[in-house]
Amino acid sequence: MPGFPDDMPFFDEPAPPPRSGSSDRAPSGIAARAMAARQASAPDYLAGLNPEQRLAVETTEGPVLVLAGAGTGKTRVLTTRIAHILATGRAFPSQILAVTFTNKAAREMKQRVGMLVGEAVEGMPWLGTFHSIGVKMLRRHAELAGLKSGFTILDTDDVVRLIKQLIQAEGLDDKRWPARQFAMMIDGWKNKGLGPSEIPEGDARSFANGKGRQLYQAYQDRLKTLNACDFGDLLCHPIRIFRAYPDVLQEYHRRFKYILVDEYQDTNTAQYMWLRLLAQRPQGEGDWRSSAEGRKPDRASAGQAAPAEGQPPQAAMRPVSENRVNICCVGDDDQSIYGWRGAEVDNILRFDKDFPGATIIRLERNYRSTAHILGAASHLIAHNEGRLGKTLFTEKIEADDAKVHVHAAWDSEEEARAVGETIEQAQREKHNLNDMAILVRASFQMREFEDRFVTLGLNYRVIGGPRFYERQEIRDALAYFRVVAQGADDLAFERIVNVPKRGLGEAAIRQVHDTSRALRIPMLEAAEKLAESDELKPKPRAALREVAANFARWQAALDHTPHTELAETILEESGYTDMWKNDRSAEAPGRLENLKELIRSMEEYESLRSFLEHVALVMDAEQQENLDAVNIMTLHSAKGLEFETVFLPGWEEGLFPHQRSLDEGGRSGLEEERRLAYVGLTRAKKNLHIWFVSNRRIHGLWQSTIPSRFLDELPEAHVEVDEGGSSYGGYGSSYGGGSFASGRGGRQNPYGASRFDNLGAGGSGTGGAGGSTSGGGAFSNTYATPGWQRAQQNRTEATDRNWGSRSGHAVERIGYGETDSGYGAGRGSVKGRTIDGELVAKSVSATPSPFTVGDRVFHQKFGNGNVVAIDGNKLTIDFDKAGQKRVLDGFVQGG
DNA sequence: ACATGTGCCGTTTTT
DNA sequence: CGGCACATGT
Repeated sequence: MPGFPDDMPFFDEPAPPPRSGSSDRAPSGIAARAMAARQASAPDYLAGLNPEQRLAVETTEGPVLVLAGAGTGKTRVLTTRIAHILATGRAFPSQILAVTFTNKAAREMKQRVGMLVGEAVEGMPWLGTFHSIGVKMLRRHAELAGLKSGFTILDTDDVVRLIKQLIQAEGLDDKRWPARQFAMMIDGWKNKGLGPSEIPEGDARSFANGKGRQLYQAYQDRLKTLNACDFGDLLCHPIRIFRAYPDVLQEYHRRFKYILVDEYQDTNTAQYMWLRLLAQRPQGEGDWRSSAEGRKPDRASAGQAAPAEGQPPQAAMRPVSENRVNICCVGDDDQSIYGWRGAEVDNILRFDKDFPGATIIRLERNYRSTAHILGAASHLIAHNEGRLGKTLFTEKIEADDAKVHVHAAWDSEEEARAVGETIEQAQREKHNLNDMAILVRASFQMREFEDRFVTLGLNYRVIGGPRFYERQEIRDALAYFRVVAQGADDLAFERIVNVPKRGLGEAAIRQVHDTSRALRIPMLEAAEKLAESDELKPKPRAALREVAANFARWQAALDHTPHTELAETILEESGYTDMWKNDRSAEAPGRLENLKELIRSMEEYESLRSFLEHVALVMDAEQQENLDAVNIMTLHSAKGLEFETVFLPGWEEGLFPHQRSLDEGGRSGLEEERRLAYVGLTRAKKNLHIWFVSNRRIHGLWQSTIPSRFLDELPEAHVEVDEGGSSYGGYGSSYGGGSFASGRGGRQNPYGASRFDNLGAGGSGTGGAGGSTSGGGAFSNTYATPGWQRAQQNRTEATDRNWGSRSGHAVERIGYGETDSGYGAGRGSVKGRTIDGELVAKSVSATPSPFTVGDRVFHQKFGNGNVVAIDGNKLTIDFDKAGQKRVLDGFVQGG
């Protein structure tokens, strides 16, 4: 391997020269000096760190796991640690490998290290995301993976289109075997680092009549001929190269003296393997792998919150031993929320086994939230098993800190209304909207808030919406650029060959395709050839000739034309901009604007190629921060953020925890949901408002819902249940008086105790509704009792029916088996219609609804009305006050 | 080529 | 129910 171009450090601190030759570590003299210096007078970057943080920064040698709870200064530790390594001359910037998951995190880290150390970080070439570092490596050794260095990185859309072609080429039915699904399977395999020959037989057989493996192989072959790779390959190729070419791996071993990993709990198996390979020291395996067992995290399986007992005084600096790997992973097992996309919490749970003798440091001192919020979060997360155990605490406890508020609302509309009011109230008290966030479980929940805020005229911003690069016009433009940069990029070529319309229909494109396959040349070349031959009709032939000529010209200009200029030329000459200029639709001007923005953003890059790389890897678009607006986002995208006031709506069984997580993930699925709840709670600095509603529209039908079990897992001492209800108008009051206070209409939780069961959902304000029996009075510790346990079990079953998974058939909600608690109070009780898969699907048509057209009925949400139509168990009812709605018969009672 | 029709699906998302 | 992807018809 040629030497690395950026090998020469350009770090001009008073650092010692690099250790010559073999040693990978700093001479112990430096460490000693650093220690001495620390005792005398610590460098100012260490000032202000608490003892645990400082330990995490100064334990530079050997494997270290920093368990950093939410808001405990994780990023600070990471950046200070880098600064410390640099400042004490342990390594040059180019000798530190620092990996993050997101570009945002990488950017922030770069910036903060820069602030600590000065400009010298410019020279940290190996600080970046797993993927960006992966590409960097792969570009260097592309030929070892059968690629050329200029390879294209395909995005998900390209991948799906490609797979679809392959499925069709196999003569398979692409409806029966959806490309998207296979793309997901491949992604899953790559997350585990599995190549076509390594996937489990079962997986291989389960797709495409047992052709899964073959298809996967065909896909990889196709990528190779396209000189392209997908995201998974950015790690899988390097892994394979490291294994097959030890000399290459060794280069990296020599290079990286320190490895740092952010958000370790989110690593997947491939990332883990990649790290392991880089962290392994072949000659020194013996030392760190078999050394006497280090301290083990004995507080694992903390069923009960572990008290914040003082940390065992860990040695500030371990003796430097020859072959220990200086890898430092930072993460929080309690915030692992990406299991569904391949993250293995187990990686972090196993750390001390993978790296025996690892130092484990817990950061539990929280600087973000009030004691009430932390108390609630800690208590909730303590319900998880299999955690390393960690309890956040804070030292600043104010007497007037607010407890965590739990509110009930009648339905999601009222929920949005009430949250809106709380926000407006806060705004009147001079709080910034920027400091408030609504964190939802699923994005469909956002709409209701948006609608409400639009009518209120309240500014809001949605974080994590559709992205810039995903827009049609951007992707089209990029496709042009890709073909220019890499003529073999057939996917890009196909995308734009007839955009704008050039009269190249299906037939013509097929022809190009076939030629390309037959001659084994890229489609662009095939097009060129076809344009010369007379196999095509004159019209498409001329069109192809022009396209080919255009690309030839642009490609020729690539090296001697400024890339922004070239980009503009391409879009002009291809007729792409004209296409939108002539478009009369409402979006057209915006699209043109986006294209301008695209060109503008290219200026920051050296070349078209480096720009394309950036686009492939970086998806975030800048948000306008200057506007004061309420933030709306999913819980997932809230990780890592903090807000003064946080609203957590939708805490209902089925939505949160999400039914699908429960169905597919079982116990671990539930635990991940709980961690998600924990993430949500710990985003709040001062005020936290949790909401649940009694009625939510699911797939177009109103369903009654049950408070989330997570509510019951909050500690009474830190929670205040809002009994006031909000001002809710509508029909609520008209019937609030009675019916369901006694548990009618499905409001009652038939399997027992939840202290929220009778909390007046919106109606409590009006006296009887929801039962003033309820609220605070019913607030008791129900968890941990046998009854509660039982309830949990029943609850799962019942909510299954509530949210019904599609595989089972229709969304159902027909009584609760034996425990029929008064749904069908009036006529035709639905009792006993215990449903079960197949049977119900039939029963929908076979079993007529207990109601008939014209019946007078009562519904919890809409009040009284007349049945006007019946479709199986779905009733269309003309309500007196609410108009016409469709509801399930289980929700109404005969009037 | 564009328009309307049909069927399916419905959590979370980065790179 | 509503949005999207695909399919068929003019």
